[in-house]
Amino acid sequence: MSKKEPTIYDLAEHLNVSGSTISRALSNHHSISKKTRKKVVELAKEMGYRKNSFASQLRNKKTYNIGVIIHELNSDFITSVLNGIGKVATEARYNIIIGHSSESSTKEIAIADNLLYQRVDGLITSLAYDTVNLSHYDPFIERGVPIVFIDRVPVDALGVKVVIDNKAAGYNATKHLIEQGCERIMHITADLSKNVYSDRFEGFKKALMGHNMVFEPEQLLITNLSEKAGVKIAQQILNMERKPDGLFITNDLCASVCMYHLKKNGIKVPEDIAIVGFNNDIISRIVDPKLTTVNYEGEEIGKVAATNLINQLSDNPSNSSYTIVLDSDLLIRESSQIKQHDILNDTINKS
Amino acid sequence: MSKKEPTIYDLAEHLNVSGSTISRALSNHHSISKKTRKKVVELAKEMGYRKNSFASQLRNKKTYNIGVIIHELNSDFITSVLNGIGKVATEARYNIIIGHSSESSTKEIAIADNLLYQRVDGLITSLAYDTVNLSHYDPFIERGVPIVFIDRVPVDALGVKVVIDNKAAGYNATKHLIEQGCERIMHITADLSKNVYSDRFEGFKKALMGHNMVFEPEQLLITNLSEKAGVKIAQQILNMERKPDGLFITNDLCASVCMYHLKKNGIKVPEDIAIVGFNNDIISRIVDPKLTTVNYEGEEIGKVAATNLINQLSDNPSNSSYTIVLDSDLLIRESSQIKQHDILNDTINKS
DNA sequence: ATGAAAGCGCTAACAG
DNA sequence: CTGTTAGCGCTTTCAT
Repeated sequence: MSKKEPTIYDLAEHLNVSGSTISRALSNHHSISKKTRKKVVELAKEMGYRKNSFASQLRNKKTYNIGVIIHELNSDFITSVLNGIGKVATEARYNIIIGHSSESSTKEIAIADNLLYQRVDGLITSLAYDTVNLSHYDPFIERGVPIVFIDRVPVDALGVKVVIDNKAAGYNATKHLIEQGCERIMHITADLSKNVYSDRFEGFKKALMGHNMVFEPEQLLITNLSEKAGVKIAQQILNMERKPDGLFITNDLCASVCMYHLKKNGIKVPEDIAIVGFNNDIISRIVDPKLTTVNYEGEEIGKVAATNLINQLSDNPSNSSYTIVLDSDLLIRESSQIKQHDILNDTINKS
Repeated sequence: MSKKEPTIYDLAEHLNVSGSTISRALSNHHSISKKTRKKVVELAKEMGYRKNSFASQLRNKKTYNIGVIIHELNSDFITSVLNGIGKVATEARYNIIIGHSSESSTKEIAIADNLLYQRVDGLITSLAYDTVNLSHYDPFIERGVPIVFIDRVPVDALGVKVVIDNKAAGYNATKHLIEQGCERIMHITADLSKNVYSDRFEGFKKALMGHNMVFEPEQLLITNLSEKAGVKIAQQILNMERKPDGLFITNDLCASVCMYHLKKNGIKVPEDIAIVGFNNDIISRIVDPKLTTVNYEGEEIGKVAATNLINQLSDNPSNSSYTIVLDSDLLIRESSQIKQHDILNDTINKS
């Protein structure tokens, strides 16, 4: 067992050439004859040679590793994002190292620290729910390691950001509810200091204004959008004397749980209360009634982010600061369809 | 930008000592005076020194990286497993590199290849749905890199395996349905060449036999347990002349979708058909009625696997071959409760 | 308690 | 087209 790994010198010895020739042959250097190259590649295969990436990285000061920090793992959206990043990265011969913060700023800092230690060439990150301070990203900037922020991005920091058009999404969701006849819509969302939530709220208000409705503070409810919060929200609504007739909840899981409890207590969805969620998680298609929700292509976000990062890595490390905004769709399903149309599948409203 | 990383020699120069002293001080070597050590540690902090892990790994032939291959990312179970692995690994100063195969054997091979290239010290893996051949793990074995298989494990291969007691889980789920009065239970599951599915099926049959029921081949249905399969299964059942009165579907998502469609077509759950799922994914708690399901602690599996692997790494590379079997619980919920008890929460049946 | 020096495996400038 | 050589940053044996 544990047989020694062959090195370029082992190959060199076998072929009676120098180490550099092997090295060059293996990296397709132009000044190596086809014959030699072929012989080398064949022998390498035969002997099970694998480049020692540590030696290589030590020499090159380049790791071909990209760090990815995400706030959670178990959502379709995140999986898609990772797939998108993975595809682009693999294509460009980069590895990705994934860390998930479980929405904890402390863990996010530990992961960032570790990725710095591992000397990733670049970083793609989405902030944890309670991340306020961004100083754990400073060392990357100091060392010229480019960072691309995705989805949950810092409002103030410099850098490249890839987000969906949350404002448009919020606007469209709300507009849809209004068009279905809702007159008192509640917006249930999370900490407004986060771009994703503040933008959706902006869109919400804009839609109300655009339809000559006034926004009253009681229409806004801030929670952490968890499974538990869904139960609490339902209870709160059940206790209200002036109940809403529409809910725009910015998370499918939370919206689903809330809907479940409203139904259990005799509220009819969508007749009494129409509901719109956010994310197009699988769950939105399985609850009864199916949940109207906002869909956005995680894979696209991942691809755009990775492409951008890798460009910065290879071409010009242009440390300019800009934001890439991607579209999203409103998927209209049963939970908000008060006015009946005949629909076979999801109705899609491009934002 | 891009300031140069300080090395031990930079520190050495500042303190007028040699590189080796710095190295030793930083790794708590016993023959370094407290004073020196303190000075070194302080200076290191001040200068933002970080050990170059590549140089270190090149020297030590040890990466402190553990590879983890899993078949999918977006399930609570997998997230828990990863958390479990992460906790133990971090504790022991190991990093984990996660690759997800998306249930594709081809991708699994590519990931294994890459992890080998990255020279992980050890590997934890769960097989993709269509993985049959295991030769991509041979190079690890040849190089003495220990492997721990978890959950979806090969029946025949050597090595350490961590699984749940699928047979007991299948037995308990089926027994529960029988006790609720079900007389014709269908078992809907996936490829029986996989240990997880064959064991559950074993348990299913054993429960029938134990209650003097005969197993007829029509009671077994093999699908891929996907979202789509759920729809198809429902249709198939609706078309049956002799309908089952109980379903044991070995995946929550699939069971939920199936239940949704049965309900939409007038079947009452659990009165007409009682349903039991598998995994205790969030979805099982949100569908209506809530789904009875089999719960097992992913975190525990992760912890046990990681602990075992790290032991092999540090102590004795005992290449013995054994299987660790963990318990699971049956969480009894509405979807299978025909006989009413008064329950407040989930009823737990320890297996 | 500390230093000198060799070497992990690879790459690239330089020389031919 | 190929070889020689130095060095990436760290660890460790041997010497003091």
